[in-house]
Amino acid sequence: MNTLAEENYLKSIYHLSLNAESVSTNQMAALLNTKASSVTDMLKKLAEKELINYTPYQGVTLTAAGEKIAINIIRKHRLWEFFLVEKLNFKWDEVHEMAEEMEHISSNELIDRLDKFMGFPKYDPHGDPIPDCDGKFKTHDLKPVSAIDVNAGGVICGVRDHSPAFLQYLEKQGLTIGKQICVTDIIEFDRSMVLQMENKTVQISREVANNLLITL
Amino acid sequence: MNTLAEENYLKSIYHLSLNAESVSTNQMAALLNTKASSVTDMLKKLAEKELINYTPYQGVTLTAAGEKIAINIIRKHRLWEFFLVEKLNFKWDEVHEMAEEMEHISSNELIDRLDKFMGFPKYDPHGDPIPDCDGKFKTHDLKPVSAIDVNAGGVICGVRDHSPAFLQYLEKQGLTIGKQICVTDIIEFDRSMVLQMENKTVQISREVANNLLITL
DNA sequence: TAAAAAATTTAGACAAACCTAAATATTTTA
DNA sequence: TAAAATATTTAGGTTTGTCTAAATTTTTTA
Ligand SMILES: [Mn+2]
Ligand SMILES: [Mn+2]
Ligand SMILES: [Mn+2]
Ligand SMILES: [Mn+2]
Repeated sequence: MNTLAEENYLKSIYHLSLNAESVSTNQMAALLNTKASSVTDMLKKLAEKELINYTPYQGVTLTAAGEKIAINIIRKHRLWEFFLVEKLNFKWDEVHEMAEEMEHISSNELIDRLDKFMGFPKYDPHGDPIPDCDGKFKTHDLKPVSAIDVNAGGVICGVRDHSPAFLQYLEKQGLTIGKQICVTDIIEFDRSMVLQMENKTVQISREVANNLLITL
Repeated sequence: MNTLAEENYLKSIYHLSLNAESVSTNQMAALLNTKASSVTDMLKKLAEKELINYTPYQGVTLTAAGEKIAINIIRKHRLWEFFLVEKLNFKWDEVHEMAEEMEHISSNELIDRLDKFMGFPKYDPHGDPIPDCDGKFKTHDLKPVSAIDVNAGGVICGVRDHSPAFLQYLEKQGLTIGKQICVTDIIEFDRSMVLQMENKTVQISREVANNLLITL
């Protein structure tokens, strides 16, 4: 249907579109670890297939058809991540690369049955929502810990950075999905934050606080 | 590590080697649905990598390194087929194409955990042996039903033809893996065979009998 | 055992997805 | 608002894996 490269480009456009109106060639090149000229080539191809809206020099957006494909790939990615963690006991920092391959397994029947097998999970191991078979999903309203005040708190429901290093760090601190936290202090010097958890206190840098998401 | 095409060529050489000393260019072209000239190109590349022994015009065999890769791909293929049937409730005629894609998921750690998750199955849904993580497996000693005499019998343990059409036919006749059969008659006219099963009798053509494997 | 047939390889192309270097367009800055 | 800086596209290649057509080798046949 679509090539592996096409699927990866569509997925990248989708992810980058969440933070901006339209997506630039250089943004894509950075995310896809490729060169801007290669991106331009692919954009022409995807525009030809009417999967993106592309005006030279003006960036791109997904068409409805392109978005549908992108969301389906993300659905597969997140369901496989869930499978790897829940059924095969991988840790949340170990599954992304495997899912990058598995998301391209083409059968939708397969992914729908996998979804059912796992009980139709709503969120992946990193707290990201899993689209249903019609592409529908809702994100809970998340804020970075860095955006809340002393004495406020909430439940950890996601991360902005998905790198193994960051996830391993959070794991070690016990800052995992579902944990309740409360900000008890903000250090003036470097704005690092002191968090009260159920049975311990941890101090995290501003950088970490920016990448840790909670619901109020 | 190796490309998808390289993996598919190695796997094909392995399968074709089971029925002959060495494998010819045309045999591979037929199995891989490609042209003999394309095969020659790839054989040069695989020989360069020392995964096959190749003398122009003389056919090929796998080196130890090539065989190891081939068996690992077959292990993945059969474990995924087992998963699809046992966990996702697909039928035995539905899983081959999906497994053709899934066998190329690279992680060995993933496949080893999948193996464990399923309880280290020894045979796939078609009765083919699943190599363990060291590549070891044993085939039981199989004979086509067509090779046995009247009043002899055994247990269905495999198929020679893996096409959906054949598998669906067997399913409909109740001729599935594990079933006990006994040959009660051979029709002289076309050498078709009458089989006695636990609670019914079926008649199969010589063609079917040739492709249905049993242990005595 | 020499011609015919079949199998295989070589030669020359092509599409996909990349790349570098150069050209061009847009944005920023002074 | 013109120059400088940045972003993007174009031009021209490369690699992988495929193809057709032609050449060559091996096998079969008469
Ligand atoms: Mn991921
Ligand atoms: Mn995830
Ligand atoms: Mn199969
Ligand atoms: Mn099988």
